[in-house]
Amino acid sequence: MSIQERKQRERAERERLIVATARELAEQQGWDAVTTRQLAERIEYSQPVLYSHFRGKREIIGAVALEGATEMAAALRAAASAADGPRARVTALARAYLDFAERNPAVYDAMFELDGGLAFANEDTPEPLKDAFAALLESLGEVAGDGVHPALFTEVFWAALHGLTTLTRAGRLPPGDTEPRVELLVDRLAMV
Amino acid sequence: MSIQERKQRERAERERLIVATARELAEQQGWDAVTTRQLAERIEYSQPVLYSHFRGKREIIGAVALEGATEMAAALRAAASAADGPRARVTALARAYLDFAERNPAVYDAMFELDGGLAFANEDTPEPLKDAFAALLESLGEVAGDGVHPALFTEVFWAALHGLTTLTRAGRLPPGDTEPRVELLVDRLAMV
DNA sequence: GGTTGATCCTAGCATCGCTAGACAAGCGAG
DNA sequence: CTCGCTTGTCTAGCGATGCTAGGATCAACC
Repeated sequence: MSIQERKQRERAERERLIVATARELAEQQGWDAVTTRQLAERIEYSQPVLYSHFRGKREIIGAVALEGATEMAAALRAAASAADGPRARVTALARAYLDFAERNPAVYDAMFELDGGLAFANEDTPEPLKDAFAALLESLGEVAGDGVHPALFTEVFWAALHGLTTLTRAGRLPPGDTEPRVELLVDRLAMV
Repeated sequence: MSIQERKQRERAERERLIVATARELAEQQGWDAVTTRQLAERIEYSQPVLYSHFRGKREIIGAVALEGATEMAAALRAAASAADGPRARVTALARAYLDFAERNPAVYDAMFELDGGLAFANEDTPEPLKDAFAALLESLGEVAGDGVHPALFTEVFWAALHGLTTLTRAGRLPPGDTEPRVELLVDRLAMV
């Protein structure tokens, strides 16, 4: 048994290496640079090894997305719990979201821009993704206002943050005015 | 001179054909299916002809984006001018935006998701793009509220619409709840 | 100690965006 | 009218992509 266990351990370790390397490479040079050949060379294995762990590049992106979702959920909860009162909590949450996206653009892409083969918004959605949404809901639900469903409110607020993130990063919005945008968003949307 | 003029006319006509075909193919089968080979075959010319009109695939996407921007600006203005009062105007604008994106997903991608090699948010930005933003600004500026810069307000509102569009279409948000989302957005953001 | 099975790599396929160089068609000059 | 030249188009091919088939290698087991 012990030998098989060791092999399984090594296999799991290599899988982590693949995901970590893909993420690192994507953050350094963008997802376009994450080719199977480049990735294989970095982990010092041949290409087919990748396919013994993942069905293809899509699944590797998906794995990075799940890792990112876990981190994002933690970052959002940390920011929210450090703030006092609903209003400050929402502001901190929004800032943390935008900050995460800016600091981890490749991971953000894997989560929300690229096709990682993951299910969203249904019962098959992986736990980390649902949890990230839950992290948003926890702080946003309390400021949804009377008669507004917390989930609906969260969706709209999230969409606004996502829009700001992607438009800014794609150069569609002038950079730098993040703070007043966040203030406007929180001022208007949150029923403090 | 007449011969050269005829040639120029034919050349311009073929360029329109390329853009129209690319757009059609993208709407039918997605941008992934718009390969230079496929596109060349549809216009009944060889691949290199494409490169005598455009520097590459990016520029073709950019051309579709510009065409789309012109149409979107017109659609937004038409919807806005058919509504009575600022509040109704903003609602109509938002619906028109989401509707345009839903009905022309490939064009919307060309404008805001893909790299069409276009400049955004600076002085080099092509006129159609600036005009589409202006169309938003015209209706949104009047409901920005006191002390809020109209451009800033427009950016945030637009980002929200963009977020709703992309998240919904990428399957990140459950489809179908569009109407209540729009109502919430307008209710909260617009200072009627 | 030889057999078997898992593991990994070399080599290759089809397709992608893009381009060089050959070829033909139509123009102006003699 | 004919010849050379420009202009326009096509065939063929390059390097790179995601992915896979099939052979080699190495370690575990009877």
